[in-house]
Amino acid sequence: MDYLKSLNNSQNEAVNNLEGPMMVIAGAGSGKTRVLTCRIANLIQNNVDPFHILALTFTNKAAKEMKKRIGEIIGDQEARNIWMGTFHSIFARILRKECEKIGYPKNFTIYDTQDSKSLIKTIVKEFHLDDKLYKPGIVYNRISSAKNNLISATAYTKNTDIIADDRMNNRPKLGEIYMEYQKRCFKSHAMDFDDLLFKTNVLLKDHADVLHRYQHKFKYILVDEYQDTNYSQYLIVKRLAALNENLCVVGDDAQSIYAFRGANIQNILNFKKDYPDFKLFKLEQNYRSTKIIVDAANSIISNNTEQIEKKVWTANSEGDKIKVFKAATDNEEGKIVANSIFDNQQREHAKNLDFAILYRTNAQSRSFEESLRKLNIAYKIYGGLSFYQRKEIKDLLSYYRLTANHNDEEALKRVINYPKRGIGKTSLDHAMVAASENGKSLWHILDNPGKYPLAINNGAKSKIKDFIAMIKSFAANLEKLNAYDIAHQIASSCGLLKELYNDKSPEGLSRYENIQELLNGIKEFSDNASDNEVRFLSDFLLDVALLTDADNDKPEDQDKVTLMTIHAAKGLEFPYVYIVGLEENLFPSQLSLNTRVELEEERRLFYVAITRAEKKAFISFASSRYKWGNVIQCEPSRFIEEIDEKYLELSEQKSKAAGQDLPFANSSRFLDKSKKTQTTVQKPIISNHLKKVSNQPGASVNMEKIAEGANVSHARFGKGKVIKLEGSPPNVKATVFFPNVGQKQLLLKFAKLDVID
DNA sequence: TGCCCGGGTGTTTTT
DNA sequence: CACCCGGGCA
Repeated sequence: MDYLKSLNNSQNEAVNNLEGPMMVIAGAGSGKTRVLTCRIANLIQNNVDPFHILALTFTNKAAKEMKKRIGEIIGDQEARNIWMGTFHSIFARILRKECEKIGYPKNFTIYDTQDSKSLIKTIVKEFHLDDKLYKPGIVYNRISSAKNNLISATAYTKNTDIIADDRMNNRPKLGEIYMEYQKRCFKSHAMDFDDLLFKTNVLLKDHADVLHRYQHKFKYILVDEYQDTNYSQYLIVKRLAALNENLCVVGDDAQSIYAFRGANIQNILNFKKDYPDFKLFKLEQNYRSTKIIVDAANSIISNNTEQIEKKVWTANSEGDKIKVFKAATDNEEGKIVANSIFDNQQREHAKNLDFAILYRTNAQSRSFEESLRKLNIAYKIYGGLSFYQRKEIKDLLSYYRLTANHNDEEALKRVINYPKRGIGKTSLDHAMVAASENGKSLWHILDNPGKYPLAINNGAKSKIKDFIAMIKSFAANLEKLNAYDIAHQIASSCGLLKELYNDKSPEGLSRYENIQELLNGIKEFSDNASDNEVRFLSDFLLDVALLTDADNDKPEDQDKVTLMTIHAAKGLEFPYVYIVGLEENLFPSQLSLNTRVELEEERRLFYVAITRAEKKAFISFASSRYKWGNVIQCEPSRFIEEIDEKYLELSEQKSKAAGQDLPFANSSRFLDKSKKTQTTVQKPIISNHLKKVSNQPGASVNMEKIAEGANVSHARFGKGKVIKLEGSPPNVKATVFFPNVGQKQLLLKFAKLDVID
């Protein structure tokens, strides 16, 4: 078998170990994916039916990629039958089949984070709790981590440790919110991301017959990125593998970067407790990067205390030193990086796609976008607001969701009055109250006006009736038409398409195009059905809830510089990698500085970043950057100092604006370490304070000068003329005519009006 | 009921 | 700076 010949010894051993529990510790760039794909191919060559293989990956993209590669070895037909995907997508599929056993209807909806947070917000409001204390994000994370540790709402409210913890944080009602949240999700026939795993656990725990079925089905289980699995995922795998114990987990403890969302590095460290006779394989030869990059990465990670012993090495050439750029400002950082990319393209005939700019937070992308655009270098940003989170897309998807599952409350609330059909907040509030009083879903209340009379006017009543009838008429076709046909029908008859079509602004146009793109996607989904299979809308909804932007690569995006967070870059590689924003409080993040454990995760993140590079790695930081409209001073990240100096090339970019800066070596390296913990937020606080003062109501000198007939200017409306003044100070209201925007009424104490002579 | 203004608030990372 | 939310007004 040819594909086995290209493997090195340790890879070969792992690939040929077909049975029993095994763990592969795979250093960065050591050919992990290759081992996984070859091992699966090898299983199939050894007469294992692809139907009996379950391969769990971290992203959909990884699954797709791996399937493709396996297909190249053993043929697409065989590869197609492997159960391969993310934990979420695989178990959503299984739940779709089996969920009636745990009381859920088959058409359940998957709530994304937005839906969940919106529901939490309503609950907090209904409970009359302080929404500053119970912010949706905080509550969501708390519930999420409970679920990832398989703590149910009931268990949560009974757990004395948790109760004490929540009390201490002044949030004693979290348990009640969690209870209500679960109740509401269930009433809406919805599961959130964490439920998909939680409920799978429930299913496998309480239904021995189901467990046995899947234990027999999945005779061979592989888990990629095992270091990033959480307890809930760990237990699913353990349960499924219990019968045959043909379990292969692959991971790298040095690349564990998702502890913040419940990933448990102990899963790797504890593997030998569950499977004492497991076989351990270590892949330590790096094929990806130059010696310098590998050695520099090793010197970084050696600062961590908790790690599995391994020596990553490479036979590749030495390569260039890692260039470190210092920039005066974040904008200058953008310019330096873009120039350097341009430079390397010229010098080494590299393409756009050979380059990646990696940052800690999505917000950092802007300066790089601007600079790349100025140099005419094509780029693509991953992350940020994903396609599926755009308002217009969520709106249309909500129509689909509501059609498939009438009880989906978040979807219902989103679209019942969009486009406008005269069903306002008041009517909906009445219905919501009735829903919670009667323990019914919102839809049920609206659908049975006879049973649950609402104190709303007749106009609204008949509008609601029309809306209900419309959704029902859509639903009648759910299993008659394929996904595309019904999707198209709904899009045109719900009024959304028309609404967007009539909006001729540039944003409106792009929204319309996005809808078209979504429909194209559904068309493709429908057309991809195999022979004698029809793909319905509900099938699409299952898929779409778990898709992310990275799964959406378009051909025209092929030759572009990649901009993404380091998290998103996990598993990818590029010839040239720029790691930017290496500053204290940014990377490592300010929020990670409290504990060693969190700081070590940041360090692993840096390790992941640098090991993405094949040929050259670059590091940059700025001495000052904008944060919330204020300039703050920054210090170079401690991570730069942790790299052995012999791997670095310090490069100071001359810039007219930054002439007076201290010599680089003095300002960043050999810094007095005691100073490092100081934060430098003095300036922004002062400037913020000053800004506030100058905006004090009534403090404006201009106020006295403003008289009827005066020419004034406004930041947004431009120049205008005061037509009328009324009221007495400080509540003087001015009617101003702006030639550009028309007549406006402004309260002088708020509006920033300047008198122009 | 809906729009518009201005104030308040916030940035980790994501399936 | 940029978004979201609430209040006030049409």
